[in-house]
Amino acid sequence: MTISPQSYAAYQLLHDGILALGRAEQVGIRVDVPYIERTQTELTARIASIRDEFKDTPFYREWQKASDKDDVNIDSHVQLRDFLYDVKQYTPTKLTAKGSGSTDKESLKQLNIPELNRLLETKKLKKLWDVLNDFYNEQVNGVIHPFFSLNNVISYRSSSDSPNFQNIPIRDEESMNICRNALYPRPGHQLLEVDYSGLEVHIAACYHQDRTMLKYINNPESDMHRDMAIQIFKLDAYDDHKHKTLRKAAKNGFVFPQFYGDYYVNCAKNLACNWGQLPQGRWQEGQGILLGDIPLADHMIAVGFRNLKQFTAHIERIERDFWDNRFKQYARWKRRWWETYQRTGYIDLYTGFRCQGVMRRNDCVNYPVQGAAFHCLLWSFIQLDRIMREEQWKTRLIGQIHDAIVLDVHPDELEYVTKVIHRVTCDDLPRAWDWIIVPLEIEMDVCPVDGSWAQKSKLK
DNA sequence: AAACCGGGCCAC
DNA sequence: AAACGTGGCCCGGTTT
Repeated sequence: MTISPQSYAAYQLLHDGILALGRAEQVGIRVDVPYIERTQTELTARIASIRDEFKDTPFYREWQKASDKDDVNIDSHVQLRDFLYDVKQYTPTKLTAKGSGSTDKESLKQLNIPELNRLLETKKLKKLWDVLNDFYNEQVNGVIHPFFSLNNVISYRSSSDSPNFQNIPIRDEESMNICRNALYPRPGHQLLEVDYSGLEVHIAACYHQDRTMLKYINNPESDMHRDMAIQIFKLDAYDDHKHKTLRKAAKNGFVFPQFYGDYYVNCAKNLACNWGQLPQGRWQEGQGILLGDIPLADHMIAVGFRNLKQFTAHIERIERDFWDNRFKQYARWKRRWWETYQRTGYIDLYTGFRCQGVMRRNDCVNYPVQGAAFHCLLWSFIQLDRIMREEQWKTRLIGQIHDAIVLDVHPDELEYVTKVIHRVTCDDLPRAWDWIIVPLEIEMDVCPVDGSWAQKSKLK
């Protein structure tokens, strides 16, 4: 690890941080062991039943026949890849990093083979079984103690393991419920989750100070994801109810990938496959997500994009506009920091840490943002840990997920604790670090007393 | 038998 | 020119 010469503060942050995180590790999170055992049994049965059906299909029999093994292993993506792309001669829609045909979820879906969709169901359920199994293996007297490290990540973020507290399913509703229903506060308490809203975007803005981005951040009426949705999908007027999914598509399929350094060819493909319905390079009429009552594919054809090629050209123009016009200073900052790295061999974070060694262009702008954003969270975590002990709260900090803090709160303290959290995260932090030139905001979710983590809902 | 690697998938 | 950033964990399959 390297720390820039001027920064004793950086050194101190990690030392204070690891102690505060260590105290959270000691507290841990309660797990419902009987629930885990029960649910694993159910999952095992569901997986077995789908597998039995799968083994009774012509697809499986053909796969077995073509194999030189006594029994094909359904879990072997190597065997599946050989069968699909060598024996059956399907054309892979995607290649792996090493250049072989991919058998990931997206690739298998594109093949549109019903048997493979069944297989995908078992893979999802197996993943959930694994998550629960990790909880089970790691629990001691019904409590897990996820570890948090500050020495593993190249960008100076944290990592978590045994079990990993930072990748518990949440986006898929069923997966979220199955996994998070296993996690509980101490008896009589309730879980509270505090998230910084758009933390990395805000911290990036502190570095590049792009005029347009600062306007987006400072004007609550404005919304860059909405604006990009309008541009990408050629909407006349934006209707939040009707176009919510398109806003999400613009955010996760264009804006964030662009910020991380992706480019238009990937963006176009992902947008088309995930939200439209474009298996063979052509929008499939009457399919895809709905805009009110019109399928997205029909809308895209109506506004002049009949196939992936035309849509890609459209996204290419939008990408150019995005960096040349909309976020011009952001783009210039990216170029400047890449030049600085090439000249000096390192990049310094605003929090005093230094990144050096072999770095790619994208690394030079991603590391300082990712690291400093996490350090905001860590600073807040340290302050809360100190106040909690000084004031002898019954409430405890129990974990952290990059831009979020999780607490186990005594109900009597909820109101006071949330007030302190708000002050520390949104007022004290920007006062302590003068390079933070944008307002910081948080959202809080709370669970019922004695309720599981799956039961969280927005506070206030 | 252990170590390693590729590929997949969950999170931010 | 280049072409999505950071992790942990699981599994199959190969090398040591």
